[in-house]
Amino acid sequence: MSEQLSLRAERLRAAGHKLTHARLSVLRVLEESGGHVTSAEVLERVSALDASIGRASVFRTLDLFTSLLIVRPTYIDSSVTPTYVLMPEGHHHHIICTNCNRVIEFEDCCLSEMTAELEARLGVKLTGHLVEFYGLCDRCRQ
Amino acid sequence: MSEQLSLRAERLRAAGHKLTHARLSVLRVLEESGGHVTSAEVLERVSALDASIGRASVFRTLDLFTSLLIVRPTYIDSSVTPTYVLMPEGHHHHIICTNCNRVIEFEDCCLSEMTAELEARLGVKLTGHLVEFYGLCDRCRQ
DNA sequence: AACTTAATTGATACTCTATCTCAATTAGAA
DNA sequence: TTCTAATTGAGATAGAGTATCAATTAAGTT
Ligand SMILES: [Zn+2]
Ligand SMILES: [Zn+2]
Ligand SMILES: [Zn+2]
Ligand SMILES: [Zn+2]
Repeated sequence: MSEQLSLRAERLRAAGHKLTHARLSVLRVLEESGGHVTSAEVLERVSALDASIGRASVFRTLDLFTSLLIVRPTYIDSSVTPTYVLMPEGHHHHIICTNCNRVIEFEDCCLSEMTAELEARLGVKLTGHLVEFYGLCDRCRQ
Repeated sequence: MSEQLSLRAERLRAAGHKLTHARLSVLRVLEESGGHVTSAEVLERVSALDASIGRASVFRTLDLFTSLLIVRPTYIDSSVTPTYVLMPEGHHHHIICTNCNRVIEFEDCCLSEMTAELEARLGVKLTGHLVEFYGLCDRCRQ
């Protein structure tokens, strides 16, 4: 396979998982869709890429990616289906407008001190985080 | 009704919603179950309290509480159903172990500065937040 | 390049959560 | 008490995600 492998694919392999066609397709879809996608959207786009990939594999892959923190499911717009958020370097931060469900991402991270403090105090090993703020976006604020 | 009303019930009323029997029952179940409950658990416990309350009302109430930030759905242990987390004063912080799905809560909040900064920079009005750390708990770290 | 094997896959039937509909009820104001 | 819009419960329906299992495949070994 001469295909260029993304960093995340390497992480998959490093964690002892096979780089299968189904998994690489899901990864590609996630990386090409900008960061916030529902499972229905992933299903649809994977199917468009290769209709022979089964739904079960897509869900299995999303579960696997979740456990590896490549992706994190979150509930935007309180629907049934989670929205999968890419976690670029293990962390992600956004604001969800409680009125229109718009998602505003931001990069600033002020949690490295707190990460170290929690690891020391609780004996845990932290590898990522998600910060969600809720409120009204500039438009909905009137 | 001579029943003592919780602070959250007052918030419900203040937001212009009726304090119905179904809503107060869901609220009671949430407050009595310590903070992390799935919709199935809420359904079951509400039903135990009063079997005449319909499933649809429970889901409608969970949606309403979500939009009011009384509760926030999150994705613990990759099951189908979200886990509803109580947001005591608009914010909540926890660590999810990616190995055993244990949830460790903590109170420390270092986000008030960032809240003010985001409001100023982006023109938003923030009313709450959820901080989720991922990693290995002390037991799973070996 | 062929061999080996455990991991992974896809089809499909199935489970079960959540939504929809609508007539009946109810909270809360007057 | 009367009034009315908000809310409810039942039951039917939709649709997301899972279980099963024989067939396939990634990737290490020879
Ligand atoms: Zn908005
Ligand atoms: Zn961060
Ligand atoms: Zn653990
Ligand atoms: Zn906080």
